[in-house]
Amino acid sequence: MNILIADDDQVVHESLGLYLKAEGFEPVDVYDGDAAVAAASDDISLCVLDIMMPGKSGIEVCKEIRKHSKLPIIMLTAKGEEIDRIVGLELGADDYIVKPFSPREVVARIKAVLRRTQEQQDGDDGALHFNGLSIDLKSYTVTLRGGPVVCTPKEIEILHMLASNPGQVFTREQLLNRVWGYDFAGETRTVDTHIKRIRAKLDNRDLGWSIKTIYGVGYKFEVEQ
Amino acid sequence: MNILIADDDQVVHESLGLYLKAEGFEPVDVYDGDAAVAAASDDISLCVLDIMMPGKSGIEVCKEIRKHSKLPIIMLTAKGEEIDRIVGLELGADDYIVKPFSPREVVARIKAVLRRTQEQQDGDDGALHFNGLSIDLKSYTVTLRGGPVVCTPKEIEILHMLASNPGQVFTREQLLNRVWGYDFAGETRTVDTHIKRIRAKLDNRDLGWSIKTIYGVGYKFEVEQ
DNA sequence: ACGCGCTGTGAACAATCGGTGATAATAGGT
DNA sequence: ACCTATTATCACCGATTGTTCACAGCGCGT
Repeated sequence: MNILIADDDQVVHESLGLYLKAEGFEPVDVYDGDAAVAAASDDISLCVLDIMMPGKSGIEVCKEIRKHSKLPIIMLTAKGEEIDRIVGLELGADDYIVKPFSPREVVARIKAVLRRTQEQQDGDDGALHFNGLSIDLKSYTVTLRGGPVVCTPKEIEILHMLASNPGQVFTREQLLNRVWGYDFAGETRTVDTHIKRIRAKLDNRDLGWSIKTIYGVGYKFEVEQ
Repeated sequence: MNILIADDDQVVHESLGLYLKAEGFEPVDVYDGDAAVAAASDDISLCVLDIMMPGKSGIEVCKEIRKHSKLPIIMLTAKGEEIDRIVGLELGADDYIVKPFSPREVVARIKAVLRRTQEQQDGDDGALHFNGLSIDLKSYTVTLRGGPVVCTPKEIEILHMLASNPGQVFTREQLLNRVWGYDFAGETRTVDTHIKRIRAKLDNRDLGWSIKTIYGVGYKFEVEQ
């Protein structure tokens, strides 16, 4: 996951870079506004923009990016700068951090913003959204890469159960209990078959998620990073 | 969601109150330190504490609350109270805002702090974290230096058992009982093999932890200092 | 009543894991 | 320095677990 750091201060890059790498992010360093705009089109998940920069200011960069993208943006502001405009609709930044900051705080806020923007993508309805996949239990519909996928009720329920807790492993018994009901007296093999059918329908190369088998335990819906 | 505002200045209450209500929060107004301590036990999600207050100071209130709670706290400091700000953060306040502030900024920070603390709670799920290593029994995943490590269930369970009690030595019998179950009738040699496999997968030079063998006793997960 | 699609089951097959024994290496005690 | 008890390592095989398939029962709508 690439994080763009735009600041003319080398010290900022060094301190943030270390923390970001430690947390599994990959910092991309640029030192002026123009480079920031250019780099923002690449495979960047979030921008950290200093306001005071050579070339374009962080505010201009932010506006520029917002013209064509919803890329999450965190602004770095010196104490006393106008903060209202930044977080407000005018600019559309997602958060701001006042200098001087602790790298730790910055990483925490980056995570928070990533999480929040992820949630916003999820929308308000009970539907779940992932890269190229959405699952709506309300209308019992599943779409993959924009197109509908015909799934049977049980398939959707299982998929929704798994996908509503990404990463969490469910045993077959748990799935039977929570999808079928506590009084179901069938074989655990049943779950396998449904998982197989779901997998066959959701052929998802290149998309960042999948249904993983945990040997001896159960299944989980896994999302990369 | 109730936000406690502790300040002796009526103007602060009025300006913050409006913004908070507009954002869906419910302000709870108190005007001195003693009232703040009393109110903090109620159904409050976050505290905004002025430092200069009649009765107890904000710093004392913060101390008081931190004795028994992790309630998120934002301190209000007058310009130039640099020392107070540091003390406040040392006491466990989550953020500080320098007067004069814009209500908008306060609301933004309240949201930021709530998100941050929320996430900290979320990160507090049964997962174990060490330097460069995390073990999550919920998702059956182990990550080393940010990258995933493929481990079998038994390996993860043993590692989790050891790492959840750092420093404590487990005999092979204890591990067999607690990981395999009380009815397991195998050789203790089995444990050795698994430990070997775990060690091979967690090559951890420079990180401050390791699985140590206690000759004639068993194994322990040791963390330096 | 009929056909159709959904669901569950059993069996065959494949993959993976875990335990065991033998052997080498190491630590501890004499 | 030697011997012994303990631990480390390795490779293998068996057994458990997961995958896949075909089929039959069931419910539903026509």
